[in-house]
Amino acid sequence: MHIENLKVFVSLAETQSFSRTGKLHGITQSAVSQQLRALENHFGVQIVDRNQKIFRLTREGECLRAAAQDITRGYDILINDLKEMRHEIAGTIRLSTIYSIGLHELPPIVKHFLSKYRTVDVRIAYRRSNLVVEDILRGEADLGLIAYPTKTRDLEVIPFAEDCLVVICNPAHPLAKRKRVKLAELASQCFIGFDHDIPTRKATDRIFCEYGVKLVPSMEFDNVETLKRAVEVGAGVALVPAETVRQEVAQQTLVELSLEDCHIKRPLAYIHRKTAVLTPAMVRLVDTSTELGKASLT
Amino acid sequence: MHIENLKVFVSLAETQSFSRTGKLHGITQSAVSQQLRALENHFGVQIVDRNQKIFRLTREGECLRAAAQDITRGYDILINDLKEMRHEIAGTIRLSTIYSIGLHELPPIVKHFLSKYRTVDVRIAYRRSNLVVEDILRGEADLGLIAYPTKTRDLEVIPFAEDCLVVICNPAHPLAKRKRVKLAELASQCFIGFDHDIPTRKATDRIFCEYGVKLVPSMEFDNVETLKRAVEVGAGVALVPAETVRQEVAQQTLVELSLEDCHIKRPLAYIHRKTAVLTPAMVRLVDTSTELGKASLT
DNA sequence: TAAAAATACTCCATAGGTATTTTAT
DNA sequence: ATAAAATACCTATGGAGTATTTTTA
Repeated sequence: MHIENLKVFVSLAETQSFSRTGKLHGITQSAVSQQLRALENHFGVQIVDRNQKIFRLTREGECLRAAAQDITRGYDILINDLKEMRHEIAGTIRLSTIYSIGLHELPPIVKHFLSKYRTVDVRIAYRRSNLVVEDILRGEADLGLIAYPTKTRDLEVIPFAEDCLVVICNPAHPLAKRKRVKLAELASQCFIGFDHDIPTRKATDRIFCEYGVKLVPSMEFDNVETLKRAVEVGAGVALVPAETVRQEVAQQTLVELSLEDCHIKRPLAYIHRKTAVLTPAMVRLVDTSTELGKASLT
Repeated sequence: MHIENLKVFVSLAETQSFSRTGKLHGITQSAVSQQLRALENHFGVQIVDRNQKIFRLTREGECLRAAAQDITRGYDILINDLKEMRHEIAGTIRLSTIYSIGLHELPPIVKHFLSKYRTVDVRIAYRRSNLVVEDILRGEADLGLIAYPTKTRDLEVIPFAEDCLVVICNPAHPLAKRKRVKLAELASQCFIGFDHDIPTRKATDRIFCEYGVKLVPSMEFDNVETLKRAVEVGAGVALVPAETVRQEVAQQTLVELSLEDCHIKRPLAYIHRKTAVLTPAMVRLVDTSTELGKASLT
């Protein structure tokens, strides 16, 4: 019995799709089908219930899945332990991140990380928050980076930094002369925000509600880059993570104001599948991020 | 990675011998050597320390061994669980037993067991107690049957019955008229016993010592069958498990007397390696034995 | 009817055997 | 000198791909 076969079977049980499983393991759908058949007559039991229209494991299949999960997990841990023993921090890390972290917090982290561990290949995909989570759950990325993480049954969350939300406006804007502004004052401004399904939007909405401020964006964007452009051309004011406008503020294309009456924190975190075993390289990347994150907080 | 490879490696680490390992797994020494080499360059680490004259695992090898043991154990359990689910009580049981149990207690148990589970192949080896233990430790037998079992680090003990030691003599012997006899009375008789290294001998010596009876056998045998023959030809009296002389007593070729002042019990037990996973068939055999053992005690 | 899974068939990689050499006791 | 392990070499098996058919939604 090949341990790889068990891994493939675990994926199959998870994805419930032969072709998806094949892709995940770099083999064809045919191979997956043949492997399942091989498993079935190796153990002499029906594993997948083919009477039902839907994909469904038999009782034996479920038993096999549980054992296979333990075995493959043990094997992954073994491989990583041996890598660790060889002091080998190497391999590929598939990282999926939301735009804002990926474009602002992440670059210095990755730069520092790669200067230390030159043998690691970091591949970064930039996507919306929900897609990051999906990448992780589907096993298409090893680590995800999102804001306002929520723990779920099979998602592990590792917070690593926080940034502040600040108000930004065009240098020509009436508020631009000020340094601080009260939350309520924003109500009288033309406000630009994130789309409803962006976690930062949900978080700010909650804050507005708490402070009794009625604030509905007149424009909505799904990422901070386009949102900033809108503010730059004078379309209104916005509430964004300070880190994301550092450059523009320095170049004076945007003006940053802090909130007088409340400090809105935006927690950032790595996420990964609970069942996943992090390679030594991944552990180091997370460690590096946490260290840099703490340093920036001081 | 083949799970079989890991099993072979675990054996190799245990036996520290390529050829022995090969035999245990039905492959050649060459194959074992090739497998080890394959493991080494698959994981990219040295596993066996070849600098030393003696066989010795490296640190990485030890790590691998531990993980491999977990994995193969999980796999064995899985296989048995699936067998259990198929209600399949089958396979081969390699049983190693001491002469007395094998020739007396065991036959009715095996008969009953086989009538219930016709698909099981029970292979019985009859040997001296220490060799039974060796068979088990070496993995050359699945279950062992011995008297006066002692727990050790890697030996699991499952008591399943007890029998009484009784005095036997030739029908023409002076004691033959009696029904009971005191332990001390034996001192004046010509006593026939087991070899020093037979557990039953050790146990009886201890009892004699406790009762302050000085009793040194004038003849010694390493198994009960030959010992009985000696008693039959009138060479003296002996202390043997009741079960082993049932037939001779019924045929009146031997006379059985019980001890008046003490009841010497002889505990019988199955033994198996702690690390071994018992197949459903083995579990049933042990269960059958325990049930019959209890029934005979009443 | 379109997508997913199963099957047929072929090829190639590799695991293991035999025979032999090397090593260690 | 002998036994154990490593190596060389060869063969057979089985795993995976391509192409195709069958199934299901």
